[in-house]
Amino acid sequence: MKRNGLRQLEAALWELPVSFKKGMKVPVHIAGTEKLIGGMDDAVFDQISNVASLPGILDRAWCMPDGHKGYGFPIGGVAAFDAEEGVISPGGIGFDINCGMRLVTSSLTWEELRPNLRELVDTLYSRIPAGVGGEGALNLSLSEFSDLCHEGARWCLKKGYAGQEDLARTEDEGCMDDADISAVSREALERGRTQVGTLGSGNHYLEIQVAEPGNVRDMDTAAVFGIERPNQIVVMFHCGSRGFGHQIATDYLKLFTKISHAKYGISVNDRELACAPFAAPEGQAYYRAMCCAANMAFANRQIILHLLREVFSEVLGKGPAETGLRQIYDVTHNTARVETHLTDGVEKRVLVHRKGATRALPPGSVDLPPEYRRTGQPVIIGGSMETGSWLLAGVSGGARSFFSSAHGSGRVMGRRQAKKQFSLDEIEKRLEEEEIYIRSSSRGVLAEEAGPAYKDIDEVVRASEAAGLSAPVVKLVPVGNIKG
DNA sequence: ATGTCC
Repeated sequence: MKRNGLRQLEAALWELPVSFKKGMKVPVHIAGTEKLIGGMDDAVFDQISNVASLPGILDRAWCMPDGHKGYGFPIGGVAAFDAEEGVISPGGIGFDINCGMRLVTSSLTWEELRPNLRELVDTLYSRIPAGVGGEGALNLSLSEFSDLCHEGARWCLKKGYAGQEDLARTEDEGCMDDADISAVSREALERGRTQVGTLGSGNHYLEIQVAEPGNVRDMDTAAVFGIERPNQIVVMFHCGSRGFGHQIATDYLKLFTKISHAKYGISVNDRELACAPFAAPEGQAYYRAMCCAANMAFANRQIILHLLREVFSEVLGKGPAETGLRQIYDVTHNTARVETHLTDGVEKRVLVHRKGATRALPPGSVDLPPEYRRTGQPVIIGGSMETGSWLLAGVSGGARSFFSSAHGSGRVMGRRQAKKQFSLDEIEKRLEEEEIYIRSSSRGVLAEEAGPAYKDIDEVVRASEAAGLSAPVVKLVPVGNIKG
């Protein structure tokens, strides 16, 4: 599949019209600079046009500027479906349900933290389980885990692992209300209950970052978000629902492939786009199970924040008030949510799939905590361990993409190629020169996650801004990182 | 992403 027919609408906005491929119900919009679009794999255009052919899709299928090839949907895909006529697809959400980002500010500066950096990273690494198959300190019974799946971050508040402000500054306040454990397999529950408070593997990490004064693009918004001192330390982390969400996605992909297509007369261009009508019992069951995984992931990140606060206090010998580890925001980038949007001039209840895409609410949104209603939602874009990450804010122009923005840099090469191409010695030498201290359970992960394996994050941010999806606030550069 | 293959 080639990209013939792709046309440029604006400096950073491109369209695949419905004539691009037979069966497309709506056009595709892709945000990206010429450079990013040029570097996109042809598979991205193929995949997102398949998405635009799914039953009940509304308005446009979107691909964010960090888009790359994924399972069925591209990573960076956004699609809204009519809640009555449309479908829900596990491939449009991702195997790692509610994979997301949390950003935490502190009252420390790099100068103050620097002497303790190594000890801090070593202690975080020993306290926060990371890596494939990692199990957490909380060994929950099935009944406790069931409560956690229904209550999300509220469970953590009840157990003393969260503060009220943490919940207020989490998407959906850390709980999707439609969770129903009866839709989750025994196997998924058994995998999930030991994994609360664990980071995972691959590109999941926890990173200590610095907000250098030269990297602040919007001082007023940064200050509202709690970043106001030169070289202030912040902590960003990225993880999801571990084997729990993965098992739920696997269970329902199998079910949808086996039953739903024949039963509901659905045909898809790619078997990886297995789906069910959202309103049908099978679609509702997956959605309710998905909400359980979303809640597990919110709780997972909340427990990690709790561990982070403990370690900072212990290593630095300071109380919580002195370390000042306050959550800026927590946002999911692998989910489906029921939202109200204007499509064709009519307000409609729609199911928005965001896979590798961040919700980005505009200023004034009532779904934001009051302190952020003037600025818009904090949008957290995680970069590679070498190149830095960005904090942006939602803007009113984001209405065109169902208020969605990019989520990361996006890979430019597969893990296998990265391992083949990059020398571990060179990466380690470079990290030392750049003064980035990393602890990882696997040396191979270092090559897979090396900076050059990813797109230029500054270019992704430029595209997000130029396409009117979100506005840059501050770039954050890494000094310490733990990963699986 | 993932008890990295049922």
